[in-house]
Amino acid sequence: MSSNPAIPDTAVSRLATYLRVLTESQRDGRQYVSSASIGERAGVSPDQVRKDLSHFGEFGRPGVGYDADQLRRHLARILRLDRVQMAVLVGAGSLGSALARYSGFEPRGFRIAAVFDVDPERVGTKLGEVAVEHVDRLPERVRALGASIGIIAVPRVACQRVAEAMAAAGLKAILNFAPAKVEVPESVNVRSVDLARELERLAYHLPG
Amino acid sequence: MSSNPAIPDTAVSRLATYLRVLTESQRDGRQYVSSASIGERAGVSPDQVRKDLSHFGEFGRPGVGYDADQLRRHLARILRLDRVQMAVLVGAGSLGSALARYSGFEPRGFRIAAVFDVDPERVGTKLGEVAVEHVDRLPERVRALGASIGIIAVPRVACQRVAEAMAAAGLKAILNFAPAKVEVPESVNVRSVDLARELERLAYHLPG
DNA sequence: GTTTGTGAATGAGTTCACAGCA
DNA sequence: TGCTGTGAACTCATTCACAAAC
Repeated sequence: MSSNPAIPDTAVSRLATYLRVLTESQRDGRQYVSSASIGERAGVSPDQVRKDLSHFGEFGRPGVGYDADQLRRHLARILRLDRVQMAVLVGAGSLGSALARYSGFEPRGFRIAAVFDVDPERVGTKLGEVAVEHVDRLPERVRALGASIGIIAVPRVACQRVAEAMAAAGLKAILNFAPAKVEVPESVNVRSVDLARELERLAYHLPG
Repeated sequence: MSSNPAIPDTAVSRLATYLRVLTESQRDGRQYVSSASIGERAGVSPDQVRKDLSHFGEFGRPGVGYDADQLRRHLARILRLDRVQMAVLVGAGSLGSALARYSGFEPRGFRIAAVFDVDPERVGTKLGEVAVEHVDRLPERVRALGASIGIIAVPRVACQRVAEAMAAAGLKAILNFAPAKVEVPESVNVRSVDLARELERLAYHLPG
């Protein structure tokens, strides 16, 4: 995991929210925004907004606020969202297919440019724009597309193998939807999303 | 949000992991397990395991460890996972359809027992076992099924409306996949999963 | 007067370390 | 000796509060 200084991960996550909020503010015709107005729309305190931004520099002017357009561009560059990031997905089952067709990634700057599976039944079928390819082609396709993000949507037992293939193919970030830890070289950053886990957290708070 | 004393949410989340780990240990024929062995499989420190469990009682015996079967049952009851939890899903688009068909919920104790949409094109179609119904039927179906969990898989603009309908129908927990905050009465517990957000966090750490 | 940037105080969660029971 | 349960120490993020800039 190639981390910069000591920026809380939670702070990075909020920056993405600010980025979206700034776009809204600009649509509303605002040229300057304050930490209070950003915070209100983002659902965090003004202090938190200023503290988060202060990790990366001094972007505001006391008594005035932040230039919305300038700050938006700063944040986009910080978050590497100033260009479309190419992602590849392995696993064309129900979840994988849905992720490949999910319309929520593109407006946020991510494109799932290739989908892979081992099942010959699935290879060759189309998911929206992209055709499912055999996973053997992963390395060459990653190179050709200049992709840096891999998404794992295979069953639990296969996820470690896929993660290793992704790391070997040169991907630097992995989003894993299988409910298991995966081990990869330090230089690769992994996040796991366990959908059932979220339900488990909710269940704990249920009454009765 | 009906929270008990002061149990960290992160601790609750880990308990679910311990529950899975205990099942594995039992399959391996182990009758007693130590905090060290649980921790190793779960990827957390033995101290953390003991601290987490200590929030809910004293389950172990010094010098011996924990009775795997007994602890598993304790955890299942604590997490309300000692019975199948019924969930309903609103939004039969690409993501919603996938969640309805996703095979990862059932083994963890959750069943998506009904799916709803407003689109007449979708109402009546089948997703795996369940037929898509019109969202107007939500209240009566929630009552009939005894469901307590709602899953939101509709576009951003519709999520607040759906959340309110879920709260009105008596659901006590909501898992929201739309990338927006939803406001509901205090008695309803909400968690949001923003899939693009996870990619944004990864993008920040990308080299270059 | 308004709003930023930041050191200091607070708070929450994790790790440490050890007393006590098997 | 082995392992649990837990107060104490520590770490890290958030909140506070204020001096400096506009």
